[in-house]
Amino acid sequence: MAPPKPPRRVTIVDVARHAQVSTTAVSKVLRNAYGASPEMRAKVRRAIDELGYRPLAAARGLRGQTYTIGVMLPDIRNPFFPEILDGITAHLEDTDYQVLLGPGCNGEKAEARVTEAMIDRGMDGLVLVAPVSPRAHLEHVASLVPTVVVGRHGHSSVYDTVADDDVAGAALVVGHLVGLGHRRIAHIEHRETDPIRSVEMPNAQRADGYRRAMREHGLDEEIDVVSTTYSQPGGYEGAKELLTRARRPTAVFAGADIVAMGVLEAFAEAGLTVPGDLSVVGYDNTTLAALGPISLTSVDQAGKEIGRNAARLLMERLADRQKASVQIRLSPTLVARRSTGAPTA
Amino acid sequence: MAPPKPPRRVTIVDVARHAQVSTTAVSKVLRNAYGASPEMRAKVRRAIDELGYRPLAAARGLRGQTYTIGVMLPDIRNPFFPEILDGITAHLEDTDYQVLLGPGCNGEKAEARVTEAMIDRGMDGLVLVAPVSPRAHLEHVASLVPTVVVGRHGHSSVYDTVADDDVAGAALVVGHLVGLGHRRIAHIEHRETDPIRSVEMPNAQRADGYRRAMREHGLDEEIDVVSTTYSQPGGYEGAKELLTRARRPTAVFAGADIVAMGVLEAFAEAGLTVPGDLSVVGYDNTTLAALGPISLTSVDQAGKEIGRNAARLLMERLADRQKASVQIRLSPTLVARRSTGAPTA
DNA sequence: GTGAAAGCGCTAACAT
DNA sequence: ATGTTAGCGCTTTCAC
Repeated sequence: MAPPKPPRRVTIVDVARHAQVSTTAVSKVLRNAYGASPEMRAKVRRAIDELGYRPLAAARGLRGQTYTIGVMLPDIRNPFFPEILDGITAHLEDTDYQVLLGPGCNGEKAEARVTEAMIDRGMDGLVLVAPVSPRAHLEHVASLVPTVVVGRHGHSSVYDTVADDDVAGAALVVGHLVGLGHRRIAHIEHRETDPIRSVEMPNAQRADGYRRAMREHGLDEEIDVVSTTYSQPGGYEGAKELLTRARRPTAVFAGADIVAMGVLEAFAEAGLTVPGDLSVVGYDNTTLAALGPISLTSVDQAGKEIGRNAARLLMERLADRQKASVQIRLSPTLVARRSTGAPTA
Repeated sequence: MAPPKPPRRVTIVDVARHAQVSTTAVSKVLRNAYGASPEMRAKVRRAIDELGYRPLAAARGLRGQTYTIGVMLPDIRNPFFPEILDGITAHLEDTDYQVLLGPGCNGEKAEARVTEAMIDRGMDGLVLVAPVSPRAHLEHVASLVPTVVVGRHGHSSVYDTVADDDVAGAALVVGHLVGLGHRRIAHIEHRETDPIRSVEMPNAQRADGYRRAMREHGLDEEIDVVSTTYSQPGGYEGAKELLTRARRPTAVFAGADIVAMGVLEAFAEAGLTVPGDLSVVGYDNTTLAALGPISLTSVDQAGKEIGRNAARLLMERLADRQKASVQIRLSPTLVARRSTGAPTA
């Protein structure tokens, strides 16, 4: 039975009184700021421990920092994003900073709401993962609070970026399939209408990388792209369409693992075996791909590394807001599993 | 090129000046509080729009509320939790409240850190999903800020709870399998050592429900429980052990979908077909279960409904902190798919 | 190196 | 119905 009225919180004043020093002194110790002798620090630290004091972030934020980093994920369901998050929290673990996430948001409106909410709550910095908002909005956000944009290409002078080389990833896929003997390799992409996004978004880069790689392998004639969405139904629908082709592809490069799930379902329904009749490749190397019954060949983006870099860049910008913006591009790797093999036809 | 120095934020004082009223008046309009005439409201609203004013949550929190609800999820990777989150955000969508999540945390220490961080940031209320912390900690948290505990049984007078009836869920599974003709039904549970948790946690309730249901069907002799963990390797390991039994079970009830993934892998490795040789059932009806190549029979907890109820209870408690605590228990349903069938033996 | 005092943006209590 | 005033808990001048 806890008391119905919550006991008044311990404040910096309580600590100062208990340690027989000024609140200024306590504040300095809290922030490891200059101007407190070792004895002073020790005295204050002891008082803090004895009283169980924890500073109120909201109050700190009114004058200084809140020591809070906001992370916006587009879709909490995509098993790739937790990797990035792990990288971020790992880097921030030993700092005073705390990570808070926005609820999964899809669409510009939801993104705007979440970024605004984070700014209004005094977050010291933001990490935006694969945002779909127009650049103008991203730059506006970044002008108000230090921001790192993850998983979206395209440079800006106001925010840092960390992205994986999606063109290289697509090339890995095509190279792998060509190496197995495939020529008729189709791709299922996420439809992109916005002209800016069709350059900056990972899905667009993957489709572009696919086309380029096909050409480099002299397979210009075999290029076959179906536009749906990065979702299971999107994959299902795309696969259905590919099965109606006169010259059916022998391999399908799905733009994301979840797309590959729909592809596998469509193939199973049609009585086709994988990789016997067709090979299938995904992207992101999510936990889905690793599941025994699925065992999907996929491209690994090293999400943890992406997250670590994002957190590092954010800390650097927090330390110096005038520094030039940085773009980091990481290289993906291919993880071959049982969904790919030599073509039979 | 945004200005290097972020422009000073619009404050309530700016709005008051622009609307030619007092800051109090603006504050009242913001909070829909009593004591502002319709004309006043209109005037203030216009000024707010014209200046693009948004209140700073941190500053509001210093005196009143922050309009922020913190949600703690144990594991962002578990595809069941996003459902709950959706339910929460859906209920809060049309209110002034904003949801922020803690980073996925496992273990008491991580949970304590996240709950403390949320309290320190002035969150108005918390939703704790399947916390593993001792009750004392939960009650301590709840004594400081209105709290709803989700997915954990056991009542408390200081916090509300919303949980699914896991005993009933286990009974659904056993009933389904018995109906198909199975008798040798084994269960893979998540090992629980803590005495409190072995009563309050869903995994413990599922194991208990399994035992009770088996007895009710007169299958006392067939009760067979393997203790591992709710994870893919846990399922794999558990399945391996079950395959060594002299009298091999004809059906396996995995305590969670992710466990079933490991089970399916182990069976595939052993050259056994599902449901030809063995039937498999999961729990949570996650997106995994619905995947075509998996098609796992599972128990659906109606996570969205759980989330909605949690948000509702939190709002009610925010409105009246003295009200008696409420316990809500929802009923699960069984979703039959292709991983279960009649036994062959 | 230390502390007194002002003030961040907002709300609550109290006038009027 | 409206405005005046005093803080919330902390950081930041700026004295000493």
